[in-house]
Amino acid sequence: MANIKQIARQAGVSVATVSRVLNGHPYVSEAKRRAVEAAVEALNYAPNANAIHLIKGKTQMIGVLLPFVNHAYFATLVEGIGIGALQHQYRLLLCQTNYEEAKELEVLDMLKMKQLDGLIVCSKASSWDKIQSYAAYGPIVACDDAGDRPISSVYIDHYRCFELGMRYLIGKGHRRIGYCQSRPDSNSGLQRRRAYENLLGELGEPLREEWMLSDCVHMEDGAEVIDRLLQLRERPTALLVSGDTVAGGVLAEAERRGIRVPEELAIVGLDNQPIARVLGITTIDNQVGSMGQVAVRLLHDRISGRAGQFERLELSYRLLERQTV
Amino acid sequence: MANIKQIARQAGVSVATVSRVLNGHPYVSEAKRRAVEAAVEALNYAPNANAIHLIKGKTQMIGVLLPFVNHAYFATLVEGIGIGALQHQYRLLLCQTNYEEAKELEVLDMLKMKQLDGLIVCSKASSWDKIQSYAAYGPIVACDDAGDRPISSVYIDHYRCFELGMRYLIGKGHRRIGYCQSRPDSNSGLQRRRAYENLLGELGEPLREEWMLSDCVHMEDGAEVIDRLLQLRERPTALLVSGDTVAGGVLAEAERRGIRVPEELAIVGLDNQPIARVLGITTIDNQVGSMGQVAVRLLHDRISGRAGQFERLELSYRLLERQTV
DNA sequence: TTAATTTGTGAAATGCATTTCATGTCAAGC
DNA sequence: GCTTGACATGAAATGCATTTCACAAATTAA
Repeated sequence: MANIKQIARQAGVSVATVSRVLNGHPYVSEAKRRAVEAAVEALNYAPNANAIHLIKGKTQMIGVLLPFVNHAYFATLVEGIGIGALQHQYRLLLCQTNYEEAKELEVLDMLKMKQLDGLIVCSKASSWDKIQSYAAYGPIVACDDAGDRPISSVYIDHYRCFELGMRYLIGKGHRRIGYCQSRPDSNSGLQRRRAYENLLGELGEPLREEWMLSDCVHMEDGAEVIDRLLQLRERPTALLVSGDTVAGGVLAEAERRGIRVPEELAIVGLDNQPIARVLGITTIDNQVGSMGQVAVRLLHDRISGRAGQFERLELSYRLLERQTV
Repeated sequence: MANIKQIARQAGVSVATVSRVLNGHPYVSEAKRRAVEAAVEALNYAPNANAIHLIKGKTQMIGVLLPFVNHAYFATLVEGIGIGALQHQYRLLLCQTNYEEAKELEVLDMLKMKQLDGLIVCSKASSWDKIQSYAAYGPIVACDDAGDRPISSVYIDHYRCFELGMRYLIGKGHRRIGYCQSRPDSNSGLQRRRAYENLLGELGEPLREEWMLSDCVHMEDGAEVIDRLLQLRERPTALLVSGDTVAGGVLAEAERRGIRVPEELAIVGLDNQPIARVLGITTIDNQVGSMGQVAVRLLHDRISGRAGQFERLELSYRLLERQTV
């Protein structure tokens, strides 16, 4: 409730001296320092964060733009961002957009309004051009390849990840392969489709739209995948599933319906989530957690003006053989 | 980059008039309104959020204090809080404390420093007394029974939830029952233990410390539970597992080890998470999501001064019979 | 037509801490 | 003894938008 002026009066010094004591600046006599500390104690003073933010032009807050947090991939990403934020002394403003552009815009505006020192875009619906136009107001880092833009990015090569999974399945003798993922029109969705198409082309297998499943986000969606497959005349012998949670749903439902895994249906998951380990799902580890941590580092480099070029960091990945192939 | 003063000059009006236009106040002539709008457009103006926060003494931000977000229970809670925040126009500042008191304190200090309009405590390590001492600086709502304190709360009666699960198992003929949960010394942990002890007392069964498992947080911990049980001479025939994710780990590992569920080991989970539906785990639904939403409502009531007494809302719960008992 | 409102506008105060600038003291260096 | 630099301290400017207050002009009511 008290402000710095009252502390100054109580301690018998100027506000400048109080500020010096508060911020540990040199050139304050021991006597005055103690007087200020006593006044702070006596009046139960705490500085007003908003005043500090205003004058400093910094808030030590970074925005985290993502569709939802109740999802293994994003929760892991946020965990990583949290670790990075801790290291670099930032607070996280969580913005769940549900892929609505209007909400994404609101967050971008917070950057313009100087409420955020920077922004991490985990996944988005808006166009890159739109987002890029806000890069002038503050640094933006994307957890996805932002290409040749004034935006740093840490990302996973979705094409190669999918390629790796496909080649592994092909190596195991599969030719009738399907896949499922969340949004077919996202950057990752398009890349995966491209990888899928190219690999099938190599195999000389036809492209079957009905084996390319979309909107698989949660575990239940994985269960539904089995439903969908069971309605087909021809079924794939293997499935590449983006997200181990979904893969877990596929696996559980397959077993419930008496489809043996991997004999009748092989499954390769993605993201190496805990559920994959427990259920023995073969998956591709792509370091989602450290992606978040790195994102904060890149952002911090820009915020503190220490960065030169916009960086583009690609993360490595590897396939973990388990029991579903 | 521009500020309100420059807009005023450009539009040929006073800053007061600019402010009126910006905030949609009445009593501004159409001509000046248009002039201001044109200037805003021309200079690409956006108000400085920090200046607004300073003068208004409000930030439209609420803190969410929780140990980690990469966890089904908390992620669901945050989802609910997100919905509530949207309804009442708040932003969420996410504070992952990992149950470290120092970090919890930092968040509480943000309330004192007026960076937050209010705080939702999802789960904590600090004492209620400590937290309560910050209630003077801004409203606090707990997602746990805060008892007779100046803190509103929405909570689940952990005692009765556990009692319900136990009675269900007992009704199915089980007498040798164990349980697992995360933190034994938390409020929920103590209540559960009390319920467990009382019910065993009713049954006339001895209390076996080795059947009361702690630190079960993630899916892998559930798998480890089976390990731990297999090392015992005497094993329970049923397990009450706090958190369906953990229950899923228990179930998966049990099946992997050839322990038939429910014949050899019955499982009742908690929280009704998606995994419970997919894996057919009998569980107790306790509306975690709406708890978050309600928490924001209670907080908003206090922030806007519309609240009288501190509320204590208890949520209902119900057992969902599935295939693990 | 006069009194009472309603409408329109700007100057100035306000919220609060940081930082620059100016000034002053004291001791070390030449 | 005088110049320098280190140490100490406060007044005032700064960052930016909101809101109150005072006043003028235009209506409406009486």
